[in-house]
Amino acid sequence: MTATRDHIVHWADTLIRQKGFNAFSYADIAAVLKIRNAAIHYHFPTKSSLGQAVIKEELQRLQDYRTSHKDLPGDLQLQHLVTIFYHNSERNAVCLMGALTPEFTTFDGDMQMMVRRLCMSIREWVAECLDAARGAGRLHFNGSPADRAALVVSTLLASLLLARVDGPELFRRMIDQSLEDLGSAWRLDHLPAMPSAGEEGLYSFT
Amino acid sequence: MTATRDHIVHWADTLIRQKGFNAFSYADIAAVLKIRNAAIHYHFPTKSSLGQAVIKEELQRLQDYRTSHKDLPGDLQLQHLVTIFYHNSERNAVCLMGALTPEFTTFDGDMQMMVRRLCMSIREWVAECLDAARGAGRLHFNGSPADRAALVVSTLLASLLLARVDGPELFRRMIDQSLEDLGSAWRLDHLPAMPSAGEEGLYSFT
DNA sequence: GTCTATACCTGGATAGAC
DNA sequence: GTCTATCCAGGTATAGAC
Repeated sequence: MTATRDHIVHWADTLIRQKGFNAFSYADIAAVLKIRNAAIHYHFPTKSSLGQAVIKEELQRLQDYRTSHKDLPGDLQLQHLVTIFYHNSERNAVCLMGALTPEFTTFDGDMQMMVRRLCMSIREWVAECLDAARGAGRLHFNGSPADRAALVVSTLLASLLLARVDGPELFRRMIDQSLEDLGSAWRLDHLPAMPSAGEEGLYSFT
Repeated sequence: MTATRDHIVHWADTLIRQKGFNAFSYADIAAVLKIRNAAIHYHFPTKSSLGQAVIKEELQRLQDYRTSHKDLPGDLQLQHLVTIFYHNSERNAVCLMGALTPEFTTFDGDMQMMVRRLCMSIREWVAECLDAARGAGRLHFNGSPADRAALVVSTLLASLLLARVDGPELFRRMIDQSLEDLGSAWRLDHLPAMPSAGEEGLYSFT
């Protein structure tokens, strides 16, 4: 069944965010899913192929969201992104960019390419949102949308890393300050507490 | 001789920034220094103890700089920090915070403590610099120095990670935009090209 | 598709000679 | 302090039965 494949990718994603790509093993996934590591190799011959599948799914989720919300104001799309990161911070998980870029030099060419695509796609999306939001007078910032997008992504990425060491409260403070900087009235504080665990698809791009 | 010990720490630092903590091995260091891994174990019984030594040196360099430049205006101290990061970006190296926080959950208690101290110390220093610089009218920003410091550190940290994937030019653009946001007249563009390789102590915290 | 079994390698770490 | 030699655990990956 293809369900197994999906479960493998899901847990690989989770473990990458928890421990990093090099630190997680087939045995970790096998233990959770109660299968043997040979079963994982059936679906993903190499660890690199598994890593690529994880990123591919993330890209797909991002793409799906963009196409289904293309008419939503840019700042509201960004709220969705921020919310996803917020939920990651509550689970002490980091984003795929934050997990994978430090180990970038240890990856093979195919994997590096996917990491690159992931970073580019997220920055591109954020840039478009920022551009539209500024054009509509809903957000305010200096400089090009592309550079500002890189800074916004930076803040999200690094907030998760620093919050992992300092606690989730730091994440809220940093993000709310960033939102103020952008002239947004919306704040993380308005968000409800974390939804009950087990929700799938919520903790997406990353 | 204690020189060997220093060399080991130096290369461990370099390798951590290149590949991450879990990905580098005693064999990597042994190969570079042309010694056996048993010699490394003599100086550092466990890998964790080596990692802690790397962080300890970084903290020491930071401390040394702060005490010897305590009368320098905050924004000029921050320029030094930015310059260090800039040189890291030129070598495709990331900072210790960026390298270690993603793998944080895989470390033992002692190592986690050191990572925490490192992140705290840097943020604290930056906060003091920002506070002083704003008080002197040399920099401008909203919010508390502590929150702003976290954002500044975030930008530096994540710029290195994203630049690794996108090229060093991205680092310059992001940092210069950040400097503009802070009301600084100084820009990275003013910096000379990277100094000849082999300089020690330059690529310090972090 | 999943299993058992296993090959093969690399990693961290230790013992004991020099 | 550094070496040789070695242990042992764990990791990725494969072969072949079911």
